[in-house]
Amino acid sequence: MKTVCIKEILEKGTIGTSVIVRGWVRTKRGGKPVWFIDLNDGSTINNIQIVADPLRFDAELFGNITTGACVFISGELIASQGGGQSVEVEAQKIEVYGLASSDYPLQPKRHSLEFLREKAHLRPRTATFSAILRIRHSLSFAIHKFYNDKGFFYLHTPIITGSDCEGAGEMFRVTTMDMNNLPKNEDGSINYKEDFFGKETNLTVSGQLEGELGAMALGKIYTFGPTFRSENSNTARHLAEFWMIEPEVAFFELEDNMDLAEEFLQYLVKYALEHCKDDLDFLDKRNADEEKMKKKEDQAEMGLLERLNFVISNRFERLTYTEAIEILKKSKPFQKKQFKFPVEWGVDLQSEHERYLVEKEFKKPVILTNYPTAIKSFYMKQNDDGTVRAMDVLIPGIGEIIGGSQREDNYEKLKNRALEVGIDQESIWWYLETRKFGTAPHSGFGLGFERLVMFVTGMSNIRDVIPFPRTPKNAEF
RNA sequence: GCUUCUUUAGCUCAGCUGGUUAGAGCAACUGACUGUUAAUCAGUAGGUCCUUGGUUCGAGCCCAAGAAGGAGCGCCA
Repeated sequence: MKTVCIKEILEKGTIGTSVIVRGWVRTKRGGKPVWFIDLNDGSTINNIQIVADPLRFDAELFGNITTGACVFISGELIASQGGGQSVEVEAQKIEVYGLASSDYPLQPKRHSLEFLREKAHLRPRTATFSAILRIRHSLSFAIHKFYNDKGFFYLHTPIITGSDCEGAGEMFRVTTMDMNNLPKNEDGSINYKEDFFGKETNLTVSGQLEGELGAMALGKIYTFGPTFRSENSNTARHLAEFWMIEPEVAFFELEDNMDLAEEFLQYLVKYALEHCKDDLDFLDKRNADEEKMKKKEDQAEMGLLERLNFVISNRFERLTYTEAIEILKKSKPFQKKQFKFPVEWGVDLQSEHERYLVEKEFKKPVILTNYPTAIKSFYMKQNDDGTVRAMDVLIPGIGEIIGGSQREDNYEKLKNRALEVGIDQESIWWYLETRKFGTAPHSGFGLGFERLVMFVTGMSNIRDVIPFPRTPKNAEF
């Protein structure tokens, strides 16, 4: 008798055969004539119902098995007499791996997400979080599959980086120095030559610069790894430690980059719809229940599944920054002075503006391109009109999910731009050299993995789509 | 970092204008009942009212400081 997971038994178990199941008790109920246990082993959102004849077991056993306990059960797979399921396991043997004491925090009822965040060690045992984690896995796998099938190479860019000029924000220092006794230079500054790497080092905020080096050799690469930003960002869509996918492609112009981003997102959503049906059905219902609790005007127009299907069957709207500004200036909220922040060419778009474009004007994902040079990173390819070949992909409910650009491939232009924004040339000599030795047009982007998971699962707080979130003042677990 | 809200039983939340012994549902426990589906019914037990300080005859409630959490904003993916 082979141990198989509950998913397999529910999907293709044969009635009348012997089975072994092991898992954690979700609920139990029953009495003298019959006992019921709902068991889950994480392989699927669905529980398997265990039926036990009390005459065959010690009564104390059933009393001890409470929500959260882990048990081994062997028995026969039978057709269910009850209504909620087609098959169930008639127990012949029940063994307890571990009981759950009465202070087990997860009850067979709905808990708040805030509460579960404080129980991050146990929340994967809930239906919602196990569903999210399975979807998260599927999306990770789909990312590798998408790029592998397209002939991209997975490049491992460094986690520890010596360049502090990646321009993407505050960094976490990496050091082995004794913080209570820092080696000093004569002028009183810290002597990093004494540190492990002999220089200042930090955790990466982006693998892009190294990714470009890979693309200039392998042609098509992508990275998929952890990324660290020490900004004091307290929002539902920022983490200090998150995962990012960064494709980088030689000979890609901005238009190719947009095509790739759109195809990529649609592929991932399609993959989840095909491979995570049970979990998405559950989250769709959950989402609908949440929406019902909201005020009428705050309710989303589409349900989760509806939204996902919409995104895979409609082209993304593409427009330039300049066109976006024009649309915003003609918009009702602008006319009625409802925007908090100014709208004029040259200023960065605020979330309220992006949200208007995505959720009100177009009601679908939007790709914005060609932003003013001044508000974008030094490495983006310069146009002749004071803009750079940048692109941001905005999606409903989340905002910016992808940021990317065609890269500046002209050595002089890149060097001058870096100089203008005050980047230390010496620390990126290797990056600049790619433009000296066989430079080529190339493009790439970064996709925030957790923001993708948010979009696919319909969760509204990024802390609920990563197993152990790292945010300001929170590194428990 | 800024704005704002919240913190009362294991969980979700009531608690009136400051007034005697702080409540409910669920969970736990005891029992009854039942092929049940977050089972049902009856009962029992369960409290540092976030912390510290203050005002008051009297503070869960008012004031101050702090802590933790949520929402919104900024920075971004």
